[in-house]
Amino acid sequence: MAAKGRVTIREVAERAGVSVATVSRVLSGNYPVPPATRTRVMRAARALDYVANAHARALVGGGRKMVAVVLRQVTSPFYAQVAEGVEAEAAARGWLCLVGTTGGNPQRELEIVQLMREEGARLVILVGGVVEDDAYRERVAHYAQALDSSGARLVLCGRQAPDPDIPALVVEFDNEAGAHAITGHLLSAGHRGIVFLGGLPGNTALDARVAGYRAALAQHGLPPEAAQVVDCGLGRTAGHRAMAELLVGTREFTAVFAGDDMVAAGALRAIAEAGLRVPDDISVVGYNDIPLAEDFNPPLTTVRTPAEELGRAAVRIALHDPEHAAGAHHVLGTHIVVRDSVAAPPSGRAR
Amino acid sequence: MAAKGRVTIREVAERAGVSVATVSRVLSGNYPVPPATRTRVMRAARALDYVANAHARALVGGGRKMVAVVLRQVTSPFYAQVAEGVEAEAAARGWLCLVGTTGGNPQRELEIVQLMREEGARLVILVGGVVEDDAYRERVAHYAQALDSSGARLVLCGRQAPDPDIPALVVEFDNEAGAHAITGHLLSAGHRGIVFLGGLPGNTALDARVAGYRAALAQHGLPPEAAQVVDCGLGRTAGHRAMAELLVGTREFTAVFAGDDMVAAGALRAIAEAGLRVPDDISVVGYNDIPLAEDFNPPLTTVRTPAEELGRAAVRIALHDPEHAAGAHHVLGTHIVVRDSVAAPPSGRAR
DNA sequence: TTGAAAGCGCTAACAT
DNA sequence: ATGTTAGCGCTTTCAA
Repeated sequence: MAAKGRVTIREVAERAGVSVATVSRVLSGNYPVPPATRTRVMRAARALDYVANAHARALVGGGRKMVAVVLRQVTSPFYAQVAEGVEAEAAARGWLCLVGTTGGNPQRELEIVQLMREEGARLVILVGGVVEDDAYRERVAHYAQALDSSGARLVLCGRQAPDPDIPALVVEFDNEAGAHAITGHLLSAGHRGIVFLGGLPGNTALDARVAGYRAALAQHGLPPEAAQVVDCGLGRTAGHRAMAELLVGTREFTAVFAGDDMVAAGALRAIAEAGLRVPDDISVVGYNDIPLAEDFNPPLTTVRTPAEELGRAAVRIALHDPEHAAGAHHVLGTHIVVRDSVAAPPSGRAR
Repeated sequence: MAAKGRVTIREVAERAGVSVATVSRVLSGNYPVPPATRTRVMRAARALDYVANAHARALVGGGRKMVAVVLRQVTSPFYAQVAEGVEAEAAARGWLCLVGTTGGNPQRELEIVQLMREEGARLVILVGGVVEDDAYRERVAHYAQALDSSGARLVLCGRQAPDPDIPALVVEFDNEAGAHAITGHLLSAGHRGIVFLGGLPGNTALDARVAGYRAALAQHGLPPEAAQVVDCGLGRTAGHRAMAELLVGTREFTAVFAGDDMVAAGALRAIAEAGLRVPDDISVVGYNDIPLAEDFNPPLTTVRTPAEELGRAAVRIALHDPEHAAGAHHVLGTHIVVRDSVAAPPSGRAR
């Protein structure tokens, strides 16, 4: 058996009675080797339980197939799905997947991108919306340029490139269209007082949803003042608290459009706690269609954003046509999933 | 600016007018270097936007700090939390985190472990219960031995070591105790007809829960036939379907103990669809206490298994005391979280 | 204080 | 058909 430490190609060569070159050749399989020696080598490798040293391989071969996903957290159902899509697509091509979480900390994001560069990731996928300020723009420009100059590629998933000239691939959903559609759904059901719960000024994804919401309101002939945006941010807890607060006063609304399904979950609970029913008393819609949205009580009407597909698309596009991928902008479609959380406003309250 | 490809230490050395050795020294910072040269080198590195090549570094330095998590999927809230715990604890120590998903496929698991070995992961964490057959036992024994012989470490999270002599660290919850406790909670509320929804014979985690459930029943003086185990496996969908089927016949139960919270989610929906109310008509409890369990309608009474802590503990213990970690077995405590999904059985139905 | 040089494990010419 | 050898980028003796 091997001494301490990993078995190297040399030990395999010795045991098989051949040179390291021969071992390398049969292992990589891209070179004609007589079956006889081939078997000898394989047998030796197996006996020693040899595993190649990926570092040495990468060093000489110019890096290995590895993609890095960096996201705020993996416990958000939406992000988790994106990560799963990335991992699945990568794995299907024999690529490895490194993950890093930032907790929303820009400094940490920078460190992680740096780390991924050191590791030689050929694809760095940044997932999730962010507040887009000058610091952000500068950071992303730097990532893109640095990655690009070393032959790697930056992919922005669900966030925009600060500048179209930046060598980054952008893959995202049309948040504005999705928000517009679902607001329209609420409007069609007769609602006029619709509050948007979960704004986060500066966050590109949320801002776009708010824009879609306002546009839909306007298109239905409502005045700008009809828009009621509560900037409570995302998350179950935020949704719960904000909804609870909304419920104490005189209600100026009959429906709520939650910024995402987690906010909707919190809002639903606050409504139930207030002794009100959905959709009889208040209609609620969400965004993203996380798997559990179907099991909410009542099942949630929401906008389906195929998150796993977003992740898959990110790596597929980036890997398929690397040249074209730089600077490209892909928008994935979304659609409404109608379930049971929307009804006509309670009679007497429709305005 | 750099030519095509990554900037190397040599280019930095040239620009700074020193040797590569000097650059290496200031970069690693573990060697006295005069401030003057130090600054020169730093400036050059910065100007070139140099990032070290982790492969070269690992090659000479004998591997790098990397932990690998392999799990069935990341979109399960429970697994996602474990993964987050692992990543967080690893990151806090400056370690990298590689993830791989198996989709429950043993063959794939084997490939991934192999890959992680090639990458030189110093910790391979296998997460989640599995059906424990002979093939599994053999596989794990091989992983452990192989990893151990190359100085790496195997951690089993939420699954048992097939043999106590195997050099693997086991970190898991006491499933039997948790199940016993929550079954007791149902029993105390007056329920006698309790069905366990989500058995998966051969799966160690589920089997333990079923055992705890049976033990609690027995302890309350109920005959063995009182146990009603539905082996529908895990998942929202399975829970929904199985519950729906259960609801068509004459009900022999007043409460359901779902194998995990996702099963509970599906069951809750099936109950609502049948026009029944929880907990008035049927009480429901889950397992794991995923974040969304609090937002279920009604909020779910369940067993809290601190998943993120499980992940953190796995790396903490493995890294803290490597010697002792081999063959160690850590059991993390769980406790019941009482919310609103349990009530006394409807009068006239309590037996 | 700094440089030269020897590898780390592997692959890919280049020889034989 | 197979062996020899020159690096890949870096760290680390060993010299100077």
